[in-house]
Amino acid sequence: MDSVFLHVDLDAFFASVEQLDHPEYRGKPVIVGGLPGDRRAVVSTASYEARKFGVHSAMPLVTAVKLCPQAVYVRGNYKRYSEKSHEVMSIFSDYSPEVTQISIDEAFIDITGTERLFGNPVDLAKKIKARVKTETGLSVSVGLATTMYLSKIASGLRKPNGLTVVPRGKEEDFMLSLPIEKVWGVGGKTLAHLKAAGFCTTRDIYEKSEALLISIFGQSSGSFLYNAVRGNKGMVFGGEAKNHSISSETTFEFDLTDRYAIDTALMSLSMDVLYRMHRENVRSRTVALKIRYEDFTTVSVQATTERPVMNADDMFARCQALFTKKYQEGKGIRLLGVSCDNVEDKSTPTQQEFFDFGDSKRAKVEEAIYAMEDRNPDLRVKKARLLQEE
DNA sequence: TCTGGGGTCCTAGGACCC
DNA sequence: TCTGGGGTCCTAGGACCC
Repeated sequence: MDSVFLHVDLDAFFASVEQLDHPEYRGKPVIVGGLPGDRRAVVSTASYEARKFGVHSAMPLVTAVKLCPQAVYVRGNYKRYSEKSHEVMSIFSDYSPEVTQISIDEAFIDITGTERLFGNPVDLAKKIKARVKTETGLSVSVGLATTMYLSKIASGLRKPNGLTVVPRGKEEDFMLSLPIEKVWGVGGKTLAHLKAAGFCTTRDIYEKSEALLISIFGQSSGSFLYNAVRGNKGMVFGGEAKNHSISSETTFEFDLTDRYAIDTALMSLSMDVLYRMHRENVRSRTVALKIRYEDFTTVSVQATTERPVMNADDMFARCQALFTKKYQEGKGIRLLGVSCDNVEDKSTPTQQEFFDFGDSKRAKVEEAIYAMEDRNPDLRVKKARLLQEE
């Protein structure tokens, strides 16, 4: 069966939602990510009005304020964004059972073999764009191609509100006409590496053997590049759900050196991760800690134990131990992060003897607290330690 | 212009077992 | 006495994505 995929990308998603919810923002530059004065914030999304001033995602907010002081600045309302995301995604599922969401604002729709039902793919793409607009008020850019990988690249070429088609049989031509920095999976480092090795176009890559590319870029990147410029992507997204990770990190407004403040942050991060693990009904045996120092050097430590993390105290204790092991005394800390890796479903069997009596009792108390918080989101049951910080 | 927060995947080396 | 590989699990760091 000849496959057909759409990749749908919401345009300037967070900023567009703000403009939708606040009519007075429409037509104005809107910047989501922080308020002027937030020292270490970065731009999460800039509306197209703001992009005209050179503002873009990942830019330090301080820079954005200089380029576009008159913009509307908001920190962002992520709950609201995921609501709107759901609205959009549910429209997609009317056209295919095979919808693969890859982030809050984009998804692949496998429309292979739907022609009889919904008309030809281009018409279907237009129909979906129109429905999203009328039903949610948001605009999207769409790529249409024979593979997920190509549809993803295509959707990025005409924005906002675009539709880009890669005709069947033209996959290779499409890739060979593409500037190298548009190749999805090639980032800043690889781009520099490519340039340094004399590769300036996708054709430069195309003309080399896979063996040569592997010798320069390594097994995985070399063979990725070889296949990518041929439009060969057997690249599959959203395969089997594997054991993932849950993490939480914060960059501090000012660097930390005080151990009490550090512990407070570690406890808060621990509780956040544990709460989310509880909500996902998963457990983990691996706890990792990340430290970013004032000079931006970043280090990490992790430890895996036989027994899964039991409760917030356990998690906190593990984080403290990792911190003590890794911390270079005296250095200022700009970021702390905590994560549980390789989380697995709580329903997968485990040796019950791992749960000693005291631990399982404490875990049950925490479950009860979480349940309370779920019923009443405003109720924050926190450790006294954290309350002192308010 | 000093660089967020949430993730995924890859690499290379070491320990350990057969 | 010196010398094998393969497999699995773990760790630290890095690249990339939105």
